[in-house]
Amino acid sequence: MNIGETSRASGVSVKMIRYYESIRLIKSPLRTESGYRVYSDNDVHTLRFISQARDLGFSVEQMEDLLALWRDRSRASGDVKAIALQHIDALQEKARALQAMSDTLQHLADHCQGDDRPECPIIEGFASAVAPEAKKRQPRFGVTGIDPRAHSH
Amino acid sequence: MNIGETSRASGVSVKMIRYYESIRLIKSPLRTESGYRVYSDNDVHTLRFISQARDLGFSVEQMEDLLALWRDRSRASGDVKAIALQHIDALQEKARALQAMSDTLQHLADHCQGDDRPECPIIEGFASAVAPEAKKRQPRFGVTGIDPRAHSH
DNA sequence: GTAAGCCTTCCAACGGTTGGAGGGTCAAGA
DNA sequence: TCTTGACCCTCCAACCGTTGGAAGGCTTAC
Repeated sequence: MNIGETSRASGVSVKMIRYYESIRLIKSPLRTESGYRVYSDNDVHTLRFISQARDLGFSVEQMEDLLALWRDRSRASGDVKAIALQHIDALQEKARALQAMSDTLQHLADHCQGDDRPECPIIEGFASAVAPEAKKRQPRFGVTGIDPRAHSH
Repeated sequence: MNIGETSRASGVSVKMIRYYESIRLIKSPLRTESGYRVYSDNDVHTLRFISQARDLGFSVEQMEDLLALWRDRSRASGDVKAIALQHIDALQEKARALQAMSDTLQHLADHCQGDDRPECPIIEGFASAVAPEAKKRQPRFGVTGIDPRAHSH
């Protein structure tokens, strides 16, 4: 199976398959005489797993753990569970952070008339909300693991 | 007020203030004879607004809209509310997806506990959960406007 | 006068993904 | 057999938001 077919079967773009290989997330496949990459059904399976995890905001670093969890089926179940629980905590924390953002916005929106008059609590809330000295400067989105790219150019 | 003082007053780093200027999110400030940037209280206010919106996961692109609305006294609060509500939906959807992933992993962890046999059908199910042809390839994190950087290096 | 701490610009890196250039390979149809 | 078009290859650059660092100028206090 060549890379294009593999891409269609897995839902991972050709570009990303090659990228994942370059960062050693997946292993280098065999090549034909002419240099074409050749993949197996198992590789497709792995890529589908990766795609799934990426869709939910896992970093590549985390995916290495997840892949190990997935592949190392004969490992001690205690170790496996520890890794799984760690990822669950991370997921819960991300979901919580997103929910907090949503709640804050919802609260502001609730107090906004939404008509054509200029008064708007959302805007006012943004402008005056936080005393900056109370803010701890920490990685702004480190918790959430989601990306701000708003458009594919 | 120089840039350092402005940074401390607004909670936006010196680097980011210059970056926001470079992408024209904020306008270029006046300079002293020696080239130092000079900011007003109003600029601090604007930066605080920006910082707040970024904390809530708005992209720079979205902030341009919000800033325009903020500055335009005649804007309809309905416009602002529409942007906020759209954002709330995106955040909710992302939180929901993360929660589903967490549930799946929890299920996996529960099942694997104390089981020394290599078979793990739940892992198999997780790996092949999504039929790739059912996936629409869309900007992966475009909706939420949040960033995957997990660590400040 | 000198050291500390500002400030300036410029250049690079991160992660994850995409686009494109410039070129080789394969299969089908004329 | 020869061409055509769809594939494949590698390499380089861009995107976003943010940070770090280098190399140098300015201001202030001792």
